[in-house]
Amino acid sequence: MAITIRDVAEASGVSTATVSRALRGLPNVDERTRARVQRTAVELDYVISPSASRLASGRTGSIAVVTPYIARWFFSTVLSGVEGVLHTADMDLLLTCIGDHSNSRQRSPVAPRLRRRVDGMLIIAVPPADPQLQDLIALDMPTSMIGLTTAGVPSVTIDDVAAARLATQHLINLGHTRIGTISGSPSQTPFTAEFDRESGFAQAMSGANIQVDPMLEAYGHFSIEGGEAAMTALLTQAQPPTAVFTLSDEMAFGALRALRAHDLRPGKDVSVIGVDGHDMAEYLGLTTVVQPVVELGRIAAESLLAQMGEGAAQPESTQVATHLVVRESTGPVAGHRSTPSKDGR
Amino acid sequence: MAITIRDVAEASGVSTATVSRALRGLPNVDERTRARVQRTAVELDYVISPSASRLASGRTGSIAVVTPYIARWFFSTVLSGVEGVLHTADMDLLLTCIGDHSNSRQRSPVAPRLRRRVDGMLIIAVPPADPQLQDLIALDMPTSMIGLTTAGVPSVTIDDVAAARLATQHLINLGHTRIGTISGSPSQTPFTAEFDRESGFAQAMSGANIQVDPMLEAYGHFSIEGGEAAMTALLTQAQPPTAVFTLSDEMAFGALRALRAHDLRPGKDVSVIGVDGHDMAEYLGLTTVVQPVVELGRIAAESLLAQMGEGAAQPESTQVATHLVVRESTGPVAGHRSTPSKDGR
DNA sequence: TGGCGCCGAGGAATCGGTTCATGCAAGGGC
DNA sequence: GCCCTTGCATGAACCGATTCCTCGGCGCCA
Repeated sequence: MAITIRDVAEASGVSTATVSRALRGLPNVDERTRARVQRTAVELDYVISPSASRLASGRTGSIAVVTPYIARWFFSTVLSGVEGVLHTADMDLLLTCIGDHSNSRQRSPVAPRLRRRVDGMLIIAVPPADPQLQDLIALDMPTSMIGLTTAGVPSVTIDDVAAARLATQHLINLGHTRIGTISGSPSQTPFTAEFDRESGFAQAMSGANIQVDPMLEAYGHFSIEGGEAAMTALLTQAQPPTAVFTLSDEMAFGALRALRAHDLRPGKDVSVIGVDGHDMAEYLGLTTVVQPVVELGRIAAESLLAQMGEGAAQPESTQVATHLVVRESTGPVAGHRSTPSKDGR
Repeated sequence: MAITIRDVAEASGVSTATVSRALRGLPNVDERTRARVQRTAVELDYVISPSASRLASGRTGSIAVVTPYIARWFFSTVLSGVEGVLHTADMDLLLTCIGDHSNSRQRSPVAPRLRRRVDGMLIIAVPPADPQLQDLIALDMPTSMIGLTTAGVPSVTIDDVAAARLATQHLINLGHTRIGTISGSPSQTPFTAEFDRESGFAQAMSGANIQVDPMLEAYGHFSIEGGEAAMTALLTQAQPPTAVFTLSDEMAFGALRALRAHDLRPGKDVSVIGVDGHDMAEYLGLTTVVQPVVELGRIAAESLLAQMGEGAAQPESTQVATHLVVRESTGPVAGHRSTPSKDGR
């Protein structure tokens, strides 16, 4: 039915071996022969059969992307960066959602599905404690991780500690001392970023000799509604914070909403700062520490391809720089004369 | 190196043919034999080679998802619905971004990449005029489209005309007569939805005997910034609108921002209504006509699988219901006594 | 001039399943 | 008691590439 390599071989009067080499640009083919083969291939509208090629060569030409969420901003944005690189490299991108805790029971585990099916994996910000993660790593194939670090596996991340420090320091520079936090969750399996951002906050606070008030810790589960609830909780404290460091922009959005509901002005009555650089942050006037998310995906994909290439380049982990973007949601504490600080842009 | 079907066959004392049938649940295998084979397969940790299986059977067990954007809300949300179904059906999901106009030149065309590589396609809201669309359809494989209709190809959409009518009627019921629109773009290749939503608007207006003022048409290119600019343009009219129908929620977000910048209160001074049911709409208090986006993806994926199944069920197009969600961004026109209307929920 | 190496090309084994035609044995109808 | 069906299982021919090994011929160097 479909045109095979044999048809091309016959039509151009060479062997299938030569056709194979000619079309893939391998050496040991006379350039005139190559041209002739290429021409007949086009004439016959020949398309190589990936299945056959994969079986024979042992390479699948595809990469799995494993992610806990697809529709969330961070994940889909990373994914678009990844896709760009893989598309250019002519690699197939197999998308698999590992499922979060709410539905992972019903979902079949992903690791077995990936065996013998892909040449490499990109893992996006799976919580380190996720039991499936070990199974994935046990597959022992070229892997690169994004927003997640594991010993022995190359990864691309931001310096979450530094990012949190940067955010916190910004609040401190504005004169705030009663600084609250909205973190993910005390119980659920956290992302790597969660640990690190918390410790960055602690570092900045102790660096400025400010006592952390445990009453000002709230949990927003990395969702908008969670952030809103957390901020509401903080506001009903006896001594509410004058500023809040939110571990993600999405939670910060919720926090801003809670402020509005309490008729408080962001950046005037209460400052809110996030981390991520979510698309909507600009729109909502949220001060945040921006991480280059598309870039994260791009770099990880490129590193993975390099890792799979000939030289078998030593897998390396990369940390990408973040930067503070100041908008209206943060401002000096009441009565504070803003000192010229170097954190603005 | 890896365990093959032959190893399993020997270990369980049957032929490879039997192993193949036993493991795939085909008939003509004694249940005791099947059990034994399954057991040895597990013991040997046997994993079928997809490449070999595909080559021999001619089926790839994978579906391509073709989309113009990955990181945009609508597209990633549809994608998550699709992924759920394909995961359950044990199908590989090949993600390919067709690229929008800004980068499609540099991108290699997707149609050739898909030949002989997938069993079916899901196409998400590619503009009907996109030249690549014809090439995809020409591949002539089982296909299902989302948010896009083409003669002869089954699709899953909302009734965009009705949705727009619903939105517009809501504004009319509130007493508005000077109603503006923020549409996509007059020149660029539009999405199917764009046509239909425009005509739904026109229908509702003429149904209420309201003249459409061409001065109140603005274009927001389906982006937040575009929506903001468009609303700003509308507000600087000699006679600005009292309500604006925005063809997408994202443009509506921009519109709301423009209102804030002009110190106008959404729902009081100017009403804004969108279409989509974007995650952030609730958060921003945007009245909108909600479409079940995850569901769209799910249904399309299921329809595609059905189409590929044995019975070769006649491909059918589906229209999914939408519903109006009223929030703060719309309100009665100044001086209008709200009549009890049936559009609220 | 003989030998060596390189280039271009072909033959054929191989990758690891699927599936069709075939075969054998047991059970059922007459 | 015989024939035919039915159920279970096998052998072997594919599927369509890749790649290793072999080989002829030519140029170059000694």
